[in-house]
Amino acid sequence: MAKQSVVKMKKPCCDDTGPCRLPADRSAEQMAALAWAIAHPARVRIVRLLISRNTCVCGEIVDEMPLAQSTVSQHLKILKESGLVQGEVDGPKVCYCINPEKLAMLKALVASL
Amino acid sequence: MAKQSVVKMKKPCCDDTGPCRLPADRSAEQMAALAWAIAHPARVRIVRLLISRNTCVCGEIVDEMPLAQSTVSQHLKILKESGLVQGEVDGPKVCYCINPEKLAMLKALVASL
DNA sequence: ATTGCATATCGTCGATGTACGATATGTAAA
DNA sequence: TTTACATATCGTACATCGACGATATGCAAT
Repeated sequence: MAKQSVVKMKKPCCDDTGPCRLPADRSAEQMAALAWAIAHPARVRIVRLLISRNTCVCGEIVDEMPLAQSTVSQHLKILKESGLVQGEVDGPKVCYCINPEKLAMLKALVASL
Repeated sequence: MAKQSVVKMKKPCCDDTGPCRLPADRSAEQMAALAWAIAHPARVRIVRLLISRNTCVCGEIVDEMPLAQSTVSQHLKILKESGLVQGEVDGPKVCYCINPEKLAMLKALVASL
């Protein structure tokens, strides 16, 4: 997905001809953004890993993944940007953990489909 | 997401050194593929539209979206490839509807996180 | 057969994703 | 301060997305 794709609006969202569709669109964007975070097998595995070990891990993730360290770091960045994952420096290492609120939000949004 | 990205496996999945991680990976790919289907606001809106009108719609989708007909068709193609949406020709028109099984699978996979 | 409408596909463009190696940054220990 | 390690960022390359207009396809009515 284009994270900040500029969607050209041929129809205004809030006009005189119909009901305001903005809330639905915001929800759709929110949902799409969270879905996008787990729209890659590597990121699904990372999320599962972080959930299974409530003890936040860091470079162990790299060891679990068949990807280069830099690539894993990129995926972690995407997960952080989505809010699903939080990182906190702990000495020379960085501990990652799940953001339970965002995870709950993702679950709720999908469940409400 | 790269739909058919070839992930170079630096570690074999099923070897003598550890437990087979294939099922988890298949599940991760399945989940990522379904998440990818709704990882765009336009596709979220289409899915919601199809759910709200159990009566399968077709070109009405285009009227509801601020996108060109060809673009909507592309999104529908992606949704069809994911299995979340099914299309069936009805005369000159095409009726789309949700695949309840796939939707349930998506919900279950996300809920099982 | 031809016309007309609905939908899909094609071709193109710019933007982004995903992967890697190489390098920079930052922290703790020596 | 220097060294060593962990992580992030950079630069690059290739593939794909997402958007559009234009065109092709398919079906039904004339």
